[in-house]
Amino acid sequence: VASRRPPATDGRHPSAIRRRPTIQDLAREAGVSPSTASRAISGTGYAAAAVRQRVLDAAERIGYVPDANARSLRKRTSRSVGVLVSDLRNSFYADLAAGIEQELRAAGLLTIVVNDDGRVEDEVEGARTFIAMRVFGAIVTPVSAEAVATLLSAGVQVVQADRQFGDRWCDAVLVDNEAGAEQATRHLLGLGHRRIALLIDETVWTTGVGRLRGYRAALAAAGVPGDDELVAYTSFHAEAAQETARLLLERRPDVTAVFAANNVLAEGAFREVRRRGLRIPEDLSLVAFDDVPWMSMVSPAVTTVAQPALELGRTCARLLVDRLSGPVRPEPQTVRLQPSLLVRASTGRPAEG
Amino acid sequence: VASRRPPATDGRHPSAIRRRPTIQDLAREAGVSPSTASRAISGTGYAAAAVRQRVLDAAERIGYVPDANARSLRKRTSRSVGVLVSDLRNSFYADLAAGIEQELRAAGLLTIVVNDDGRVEDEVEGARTFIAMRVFGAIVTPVSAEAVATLLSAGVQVVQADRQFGDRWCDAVLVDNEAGAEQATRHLLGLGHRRIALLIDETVWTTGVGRLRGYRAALAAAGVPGDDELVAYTSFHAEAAQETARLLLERRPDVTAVFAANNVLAEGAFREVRRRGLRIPEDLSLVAFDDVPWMSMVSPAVTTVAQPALELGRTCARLLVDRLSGPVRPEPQTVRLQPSLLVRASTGRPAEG
DNA sequence: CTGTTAGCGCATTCAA
DNA sequence: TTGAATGCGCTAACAG
Repeated sequence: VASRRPPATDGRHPSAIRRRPTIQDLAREAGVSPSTASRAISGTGYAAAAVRQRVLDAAERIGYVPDANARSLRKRTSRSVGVLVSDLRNSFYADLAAGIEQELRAAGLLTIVVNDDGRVEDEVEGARTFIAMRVFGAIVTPVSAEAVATLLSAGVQVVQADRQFGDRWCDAVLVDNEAGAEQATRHLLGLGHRRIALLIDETVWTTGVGRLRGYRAALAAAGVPGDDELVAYTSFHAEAAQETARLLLERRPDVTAVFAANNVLAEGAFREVRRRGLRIPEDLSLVAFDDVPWMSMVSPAVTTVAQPALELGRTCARLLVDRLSGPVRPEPQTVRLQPSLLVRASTGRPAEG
Repeated sequence: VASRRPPATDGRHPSAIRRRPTIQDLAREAGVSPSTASRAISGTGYAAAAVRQRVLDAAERIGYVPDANARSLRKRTSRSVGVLVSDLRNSFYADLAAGIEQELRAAGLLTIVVNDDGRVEDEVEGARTFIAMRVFGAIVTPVSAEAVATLLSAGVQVVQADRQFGDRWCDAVLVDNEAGAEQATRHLLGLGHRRIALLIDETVWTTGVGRLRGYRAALAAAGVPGDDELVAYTSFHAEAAQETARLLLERRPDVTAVFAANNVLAEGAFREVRRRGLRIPEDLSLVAFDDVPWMSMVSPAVTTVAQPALELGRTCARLLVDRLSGPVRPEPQTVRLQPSLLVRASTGRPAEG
């Protein structure tokens, strides 16, 4: 396709190729002192317009690029932000990361991403690495309290995303899980459903706690007695969720609606419903939490509680930047974003009454 | 949920909280010289077992974490790798990034991710940033030749992922697009299709070139005359693709199969087919390139050319690590991964003959 | 407005 | 096997 000059590269270690120009080289080339060159390049401090231009030209000429490591060392803070997420391949986290990166880049910051796959050790290891990097701050979808605590005790500003450990440890941007789940459940109740199952994977994080609570609150408000057998616990895998859904539907064929507490569980539930040949929503209504692409591609499209994942990420980044560059704002703040119920075709009136 | 000790934080800038312990502090605490402390911590050079243990204990005690910036400055190379991708929200790139991060982390390297949204300026800007960071290397899904050339001329080792600019500039890990497209088209031909449309967004990158070529090669091999009107050019957006598909199907109602050259275009095509109320595959067969979650959730599930995105990322990282840590290997190498056709339910025999 | 000096935290000579 | 000295590349005081 393209075939321009094949740039110099000989397979040896980069640093062996040619010593990169330093600010000394730049100063010599421009005929000024290193500090003047520094001021001209960084834009801080005085520098005569003519001199500045001369330095900029010289930089262009010799290909000078300031060493970010040296700069960080000297200024005792870097332009990097550590981002610790649970699963980049899950579109919720991918969107979150994209939102963070977008906002950070706009603020001139770099995103260092670590995927912990939900493992506590990897999360803590990531936190340590961020500390070593002297990051500007960190944004974490916490798996445990440990990583966050480690970062905080090392003096790193942290923003917790989506989930929260501790109460007022640091800034946090969450989704109002309770309101979302309550809304979804209420929607089903409004359609006439009474035996609504909840498929959920955890109830220890703020996410699971909130969603379970919202589900229960809606039932209680409607005067529908809670039935513990309808709360099916599973693990964070589509296969496991499918199996759990299978057992649930076998055990309780009277269930008329299933509320899956996240996109992965919804996938399992959807597959199981398909496998059994049940019609949606005639035989069974399905509601999910978290809108991902497949939900609007299938037919009937899946009714779901959409989370503003991209905006969540953006907000985290903005909070971090504000806190670190703005005036002192000691109080950690918790921002709660509202999810919205997208009513699509997977929910309808139950067959009998 | 959790409620452990609220770590020390008062909203001021991290560095203001407490000076982080340096290797000097560590040395003092352990009762050795800084150089001995350094050797004990980094594990390079001599250090008596007892002394080393004493230093390690002291480090633990005072919470010493070596400064990665200082280390990079001194060693003139960092432990960070720059990763430049086009769209983190697209699951192909998300998987690619996840694969890269996974393998890099296993090698003790950090992933710095920049999302360029397919914009050349942002890509070049990202490349510059990587150079400033003195990255260990860079992995790029190139949008233009410029960013890659910039990196290479700064002496940064580059691995091009998915697409390639230049011929032997640097290592590259690609998917055999031609073989994949050829296979998909052959599959349709084998079912009896003769008027097969190709929905494609670009034919300037190696991806588009390969897919178009594979499509044509299969037709030629089957003795089916090429029909330029059946190649519908669109842009990289589901909406645009849907509109293009609409025009195509209106103009050429005789088309019996559509081959969408990537997952975004497939989404547009699928939506249009649904909108028109066409039955798949009875009225129209659909094949995609690149397997993403929705394709196996819809019914009929979409036949597609699956790309090993995660493995692609892993391979890029491995290549980079090998080149930078292994012995001299001057020849840039191009690895070509094989995609595989997943025959699902969206392809069948055409209605008439 | 510019140059000189010093030191960020670390790894690496070289001597002991 | 350890310690003292040096400098990676940069910016912030300070003096001119």
